[in-house]
Amino acid sequence: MKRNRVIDLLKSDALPQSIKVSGWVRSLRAGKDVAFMALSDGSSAATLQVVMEGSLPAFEELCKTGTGSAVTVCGVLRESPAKGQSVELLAEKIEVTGAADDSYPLQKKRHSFEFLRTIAHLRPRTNTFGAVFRLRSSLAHAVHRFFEERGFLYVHTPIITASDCEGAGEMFRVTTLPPQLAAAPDFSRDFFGRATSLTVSGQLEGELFAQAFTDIYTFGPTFRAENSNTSRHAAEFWMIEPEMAFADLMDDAALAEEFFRYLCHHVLGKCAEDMAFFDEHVEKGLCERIRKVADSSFEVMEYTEAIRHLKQATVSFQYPVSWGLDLQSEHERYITEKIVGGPTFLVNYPKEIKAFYMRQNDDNKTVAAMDLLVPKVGEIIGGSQREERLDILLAKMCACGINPDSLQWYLDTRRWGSTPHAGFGLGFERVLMYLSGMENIRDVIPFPRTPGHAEF
RNA sequence: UCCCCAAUAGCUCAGUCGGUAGAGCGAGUGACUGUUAAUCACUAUGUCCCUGGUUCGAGCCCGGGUUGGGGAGCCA
Repeated sequence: MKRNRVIDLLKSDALPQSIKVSGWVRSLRAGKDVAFMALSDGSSAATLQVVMEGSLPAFEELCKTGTGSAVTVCGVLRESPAKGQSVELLAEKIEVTGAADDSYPLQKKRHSFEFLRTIAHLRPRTNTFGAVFRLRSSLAHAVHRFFEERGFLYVHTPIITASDCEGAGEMFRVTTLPPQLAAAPDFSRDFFGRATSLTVSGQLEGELFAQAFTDIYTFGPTFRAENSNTSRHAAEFWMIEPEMAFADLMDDAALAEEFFRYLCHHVLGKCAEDMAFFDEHVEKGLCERIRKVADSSFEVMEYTEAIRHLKQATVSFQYPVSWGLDLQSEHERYITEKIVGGPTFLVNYPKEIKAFYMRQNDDNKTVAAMDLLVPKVGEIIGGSQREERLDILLAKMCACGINPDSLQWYLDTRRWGSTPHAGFGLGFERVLMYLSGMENIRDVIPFPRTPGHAEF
């Protein structure tokens, strides 16, 4: 007999019917002549109630089936006579395919996220992490659908890179040289004949493809060797980076806004059950918050205007506010949470505090950069219009101490058929945090990599 | 990397004045029940993070370390 999924059984309307289902025991309530088993196969946040009557073969033995055991149940799916569920499965035969004894770490009670991180191999079997990883999967599909619907080309940019000037952070070295050579390595003898690292961004390669396919995006793993110990940083995370030719900063912001709101609509519509769970157990009012973002247009604020707001603020900041200084987390939070009260694009930053590839504005003081700030998470998108003028780009690289020879392939796109173009990077996990209410990035990644942690 | 806080039963925590450790939940056993993280009764469980010191005596005080959490920086 074909195995059924719990989520389909719970929606079934052809009752009664004989079926087979497999999953893991979440809880078991045993009495003398009847017992109830809550069964999950991960397809849904809801469990299927399996009814065991005293006449079931090996009834007393089966009543001792521990939480976490894997079982296959054959029986009759029927309407439930009791409250709490509309359908239930009257068991005729139960096979315990993998028993779990009382040392199973997940108990029939609430556990802290900190504890569950120490058993990351088992936590997907909990309600919260079931919801998190169903949401993650569905959201990843939504990302691809959004771009596919708009004609964007999906490009797989390299994970191993020889660019030492991507500028986004410290990099992990990739080498096959013996460890004892690591102190003073001769990279000409290394696997690639040069020093290589794991990518910190697919942007530069993405730009190359945008100069051929016009609208492209990447969606893949990204690595930063920063010793960051915060709830918002991981050494390995997934990033989405669209790039558009013949586009300026406002086109970029428009795409970012449409994209972000699309994802909000997606989870409210397609992940309603899990979102309801988050709303009830993780963050009260979550769905209402997401709904507001999905239906509202985002504020756009000049950096210069933000500085003016911050200088007029009645609260006192720990870090100084002055035109030309970068904004600190406390400043960004104040803008998005107090001044605007919603997602906010900050645009046109002083050129000194931004990357070399960002397009210089006509005022000669600012560059066409944008950050999307959202309440709770802070910076969730960083993007810019790119400098497409070869002479200006060369001058800026030299000013930043970057050797143009190492990026000839990048400069070639400005040499022949250059276009105004723009793009942004969005941290996939940060969107997940924003949409689920989960407050630690380690709790939205299956097996997170952070300083000192690469187990599992 | 910096600042702050914490570490005691499987989990979450309490532990008074420095005098050899407790609760709830979970687990086990039994009873009972169309039950909903069932209910009731009983039972068991400790490297008090490690290390050095002070003391007659340290879970508690002091030094060093480890791990975890929160915040900052870096950024997505």
